[in-house]
Amino acid sequence: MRQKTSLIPTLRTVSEAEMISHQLLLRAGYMRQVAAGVYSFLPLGQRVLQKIIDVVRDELNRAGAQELLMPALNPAELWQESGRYNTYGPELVKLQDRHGRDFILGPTHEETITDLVRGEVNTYKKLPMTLYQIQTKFRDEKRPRSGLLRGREFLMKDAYSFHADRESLDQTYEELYQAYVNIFTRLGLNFRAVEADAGAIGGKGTHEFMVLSDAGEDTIATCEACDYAANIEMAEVIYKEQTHEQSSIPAPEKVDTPGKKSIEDVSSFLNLPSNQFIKSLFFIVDEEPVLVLVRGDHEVNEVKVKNLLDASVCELADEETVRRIAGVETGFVGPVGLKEKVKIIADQAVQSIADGVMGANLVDTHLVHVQPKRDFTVDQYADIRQIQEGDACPRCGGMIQFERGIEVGHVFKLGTKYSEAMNANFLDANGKEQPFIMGCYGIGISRLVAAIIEQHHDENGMIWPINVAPFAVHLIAVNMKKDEQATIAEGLYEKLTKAGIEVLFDDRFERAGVKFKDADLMGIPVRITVGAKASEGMVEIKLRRTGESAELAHEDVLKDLPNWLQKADQ
RNA sequence: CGGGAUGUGGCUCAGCUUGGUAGAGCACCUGGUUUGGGACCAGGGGGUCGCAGGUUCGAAUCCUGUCAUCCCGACCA
Repeated sequence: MRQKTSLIPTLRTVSEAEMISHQLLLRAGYMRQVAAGVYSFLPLGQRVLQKIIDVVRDELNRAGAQELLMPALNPAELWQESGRYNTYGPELVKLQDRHGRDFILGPTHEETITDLVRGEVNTYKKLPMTLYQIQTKFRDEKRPRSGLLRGREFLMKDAYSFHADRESLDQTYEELYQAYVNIFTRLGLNFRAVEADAGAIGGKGTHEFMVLSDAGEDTIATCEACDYAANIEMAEVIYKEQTHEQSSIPAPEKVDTPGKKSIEDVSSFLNLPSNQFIKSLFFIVDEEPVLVLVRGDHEVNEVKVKNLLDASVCELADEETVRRIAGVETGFVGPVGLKEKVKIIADQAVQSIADGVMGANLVDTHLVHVQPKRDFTVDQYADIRQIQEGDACPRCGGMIQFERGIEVGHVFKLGTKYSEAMNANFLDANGKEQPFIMGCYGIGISRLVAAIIEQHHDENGMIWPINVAPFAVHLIAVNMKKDEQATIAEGLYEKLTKAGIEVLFDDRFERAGVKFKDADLMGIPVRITVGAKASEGMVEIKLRRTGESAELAHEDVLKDLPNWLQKADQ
C-alpha cells in the first residue's frame, strides 16, 4: 500500500485518552472515535482486525467449529422467550421498527442460535455441533471508557456448541479451551486462563482468558507456588478452624462509640484490632434483606453471596432500608437485637472470633465481648469474603498474589439454561426428547487490538507481533525527490509485493524525521530504509522491536528478508 | 445512576473574570530554500464560538434550559 494516497492520519498530540492503547490507536491513525464507545477502524486498524480474525478463524475451524453469521438486529420475542428481555438490564439496546415492533441489537446471541438450532436440528445424530460467528455486538455501557476496551459497539467472536450429553460438552469445552490457548499464543499475548463467575449468561464451569496488564479492569488471584489462577470474584478462601478458650469471655457489654462508624474508627477508638470486629452489612438479595457478616479486616464478596443464595440480584442496601430494618444508621448495625427478623449469613472466619466487637443496633453504641454461636446465631456460615493477597492458595496452600488483567476470552458451560427456556429439544437414541446441552465461547476481537498494544509498545509507539501487524514491512524512501532513492524504493516495493509480502511504502514527500516518527508510531515490525546510501545501491533493514539493523545491497533484500521476519518478534 | 469537568477552524488550546464585529501553535493550499529523527521563509484558505431560549443598543463572554464528550465512583459477558 502506498502511504501517499492512504488514510493514515497520524497525530502529534492527543488528549482524551488515558490508556496507552487508546492513545496510540488514535495517534498512529488506526482509528477515530465516532461517539462515546463507538469507533471507526481506519485502514491500518481494519488490517489488524482482519489479522486477528484470520487467526481466530483458523483455530476454530481446526477445532471443528462452523462459521455462520446471524443478524445484529433481533426480534424482542426471542429475548422475551428466554426471559432476558427484562433481566438483561439497560445495557440491552432496544428499539422499534416503523410498525412499532420491538427489536434489540444483540449483545450476545444465545437466543438467536438456540432458535435456529431448535428449528433445524432434531436428532442426536447431528450432535455435537459447534457454530460461531464474528460480528458486531452492542452493549449500551453505563460508562464507555478506555478506548476499545469498553466500547458500546464492538467486534466479537461468539461460538455456541450443542450436545446430547455432558461428556460431549466437556470434550468440546476442552477442545475450545485449547483452541483459545493456541489463538492467544499466536497473537503474541502473555495471558492466563482463570476460573471465573458465570455472570448473567448463567451456567456452571467457566474460564476467562486474561491478558496480563496493569491497565486491566479485572483483578485476578494467582498462586506464587502453583498455576492456580482465578478471578478475584471466584477465588476460594480456605478456612482454617481456630479453637480458643470458651469460658473466659465475659458477657456482651455495650460501649459508647459516639460518631465512630467505620471499623477503622471504632478499632482505634477502642484500641482493639480490626480482625476482632464483626462487620455487618445489609444486602438486598432478590428483594429480600439479608444481613451479611464478615471479619472486620475482610471484604464481602457479593458474587459469592449471590451464588450462595442462588440469587440473581445482590446489592448493598441503601441507608434508608438499613434504618428501617435495623432501626439505626449504618455503622452501628449488628446481628443482635434487630427490629425485624432477617436472614443472616456469615463468612466462615467469623466463627473463629472469640471476643468480638460489633454494632449494637443502637445509636453510637457497639457491643464488645461478643461470641458467635453463644450470643447470636446465623443461618449459614460459608465462604463469602474476598480473597486477599497473602491468603493461602486453595489448591496448594501457597501465597496468593494479585495481578491485573484484560478479559479477552470467556468459555462457559451453559447446560440447558437456554434450551429449556426456549424449548429446544432433540431426539436421543431412544427416541426420547431431550433439551440440548450447550456451551458458549466468546472472544473480544476489537478488545484484543487494544490488549495486544498494551503488551506490545514502547515510548515511541506500537510494536506489532508479526502475526497481527497490519503490514510485515515498512518501506521508507527517505527522500522521494532523489531519483536513485525513488527508483530503488519503487523497485523494492514492486518486487516485495510480487513476492506476496505485505508492504507499506512511505512514498510521501516528507522529511526523514516525520517518516521515522510515524513509522515508530505505527509499529510495523520490519523497516527497510532507502536513504543516502542508495547511490551505492545499499539500503538499511531494521527491526522495530529490538532496533537491530544492518545495511545490505538492495538486490539482497528479498533473499535476506525471511531471516528478519523470523527475528522480528524476539 | 451519583459526583466533577469541558464544549471556540481538522487537532491542541487562549480569549470569558470586567459584553464592543474571533486569536495562537500544529495541520492544509501556493511559491521558494531544506532533506537520515516531527525544518525554515513568504503568501493564503478555513470557525453559525455545541444547540435553543433569555438579558442587552450589542453576547464566545452574563442568565436559563438542553445536548454531547471526558474523568472519578457504583455497575458490568
